[in-house]
Amino acid sequence: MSVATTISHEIAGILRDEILRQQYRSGERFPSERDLAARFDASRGAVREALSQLEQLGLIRVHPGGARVQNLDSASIAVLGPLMALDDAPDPVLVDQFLQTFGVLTALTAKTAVLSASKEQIIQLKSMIMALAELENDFEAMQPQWRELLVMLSTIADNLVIRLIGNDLKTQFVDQMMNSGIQPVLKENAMPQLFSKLRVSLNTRDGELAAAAMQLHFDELRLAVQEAISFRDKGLQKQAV
Amino acid sequence: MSVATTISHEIAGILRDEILRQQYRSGERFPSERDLAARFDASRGAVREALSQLEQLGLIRVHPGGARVQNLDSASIAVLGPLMALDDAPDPVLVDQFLQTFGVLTALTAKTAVLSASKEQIIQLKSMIMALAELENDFEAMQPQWRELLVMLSTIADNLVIRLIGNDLKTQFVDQMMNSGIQPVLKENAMPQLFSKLRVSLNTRDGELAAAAMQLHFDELRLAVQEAISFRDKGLQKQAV
DNA sequence: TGTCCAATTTGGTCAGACCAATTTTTGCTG
DNA sequence: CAGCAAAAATTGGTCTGACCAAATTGGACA
Repeated sequence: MSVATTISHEIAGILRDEILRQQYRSGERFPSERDLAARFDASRGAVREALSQLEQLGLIRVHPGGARVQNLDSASIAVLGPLMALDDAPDPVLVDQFLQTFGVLTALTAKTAVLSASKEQIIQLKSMIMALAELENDFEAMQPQWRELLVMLSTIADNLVIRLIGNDLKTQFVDQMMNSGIQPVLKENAMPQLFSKLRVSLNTRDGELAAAAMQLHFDELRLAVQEAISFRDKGLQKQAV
Repeated sequence: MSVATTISHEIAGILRDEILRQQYRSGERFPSERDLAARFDASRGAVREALSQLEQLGLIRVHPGGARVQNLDSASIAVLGPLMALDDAPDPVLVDQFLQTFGVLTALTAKTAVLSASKEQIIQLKSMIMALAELENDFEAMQPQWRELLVMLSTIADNLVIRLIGNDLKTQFVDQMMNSGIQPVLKENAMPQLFSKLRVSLNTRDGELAAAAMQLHFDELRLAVQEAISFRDKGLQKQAV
């Protein structure tokens, strides 16, 4: 799955997936470094570097005497991507949870941004929204500028915590979604309504309105994505038959 | 700062803090493994393991030819803790951003939990809230049960994404706060009101109400914490004089 | 001055070794 | 046979020194 360039990354990827597939019980002893080195026909150094990565992911805990597998939900966010990528079809539940989470964080970002933007930034945001609105309903075409808008909001909101979370979630998730070929279809007037509300919120400095609009948008996106996934799954079933 | 047990962790901690203190410019070449080995009087293997950790944190990017320092806000959440711990007094802005973020995530958790809890779980939640309410305003005493309630909500909501984020944030942050001796003082009727609203939301299965109540609570907590921090800082200034 | 090639540097990996801490086995004793 | 203490084996942590391939650097040449 992972296009690791180095042996240690490759080993880490394999072991990581094995753990995520629950092939080891939580608390169970993990194979020794020497055993792993033999198994992968690699040096112990390479294995150690791999284990170091797994430890950072919170998947194992390594200490003198042996390493032990940790419970999945005490792991780091960074496992989300690999977790999604385990099967070729992303888990709809996980996708939904992601969008929900990303939604509230983006809503908060929008709120903060609207409340703290400078006059120049307000103007800039407005023009970005205007440009987006002109693209009408060409969902594909507006993606780059849409992202740009989100980045701009994030920059203005200047919330490091959310930004760091966003990094992990995005790198772990968005690319995954893009590659899975899922194409959600939003309601026709969804984007225009969002833009309209955002514009109003900018004019009136209404953070709550911005947050609510963004929240609503993500909720609609969630529905659309779920629909797209089930649609895709049906297609796959047909192919299988 | 970090009580690392192994040399590689120690090295990683030192280098991590140096990077977080902006002692290297973003994009700048990082010292070579051999140089670092010489500097820390350690083997290259130990240094490599340390660099592997820094790479996982998203602080550096290492590839044949040399490692380079990355921009801070393309790092992983896992740097938040170390970032907070750089100075003895936690950065108020960061604390506030954390609470804000944690607030919306907790609100979402509460909402989801209220909507998806089984009848038995509803009863259980109610009794937990009841027990909490009986503690009146003894903020200290209710901490353990309060956490328990949050865990319960998280369990019911069963959102892996939020749970993983929560792990990182909590381990990175909460302990930090606890150790810093900051004691926020909430408004007298804050907790009772929260409990009351939560109870109503459970009775009526009103997810939005639960979310709003939780949100409000965290907003009040934010204010209280900021006040506590500025109060503490004044105290420190006095001590300095 | 600009470009291309060689020397150097750097990361990636390996092998073998030693230590200290932990775990497991062994064997003794009550 | 159960309990326990000592011995043996295992395991992680670290070091040294070496080789390769890729990237960087510096200098020679046009």
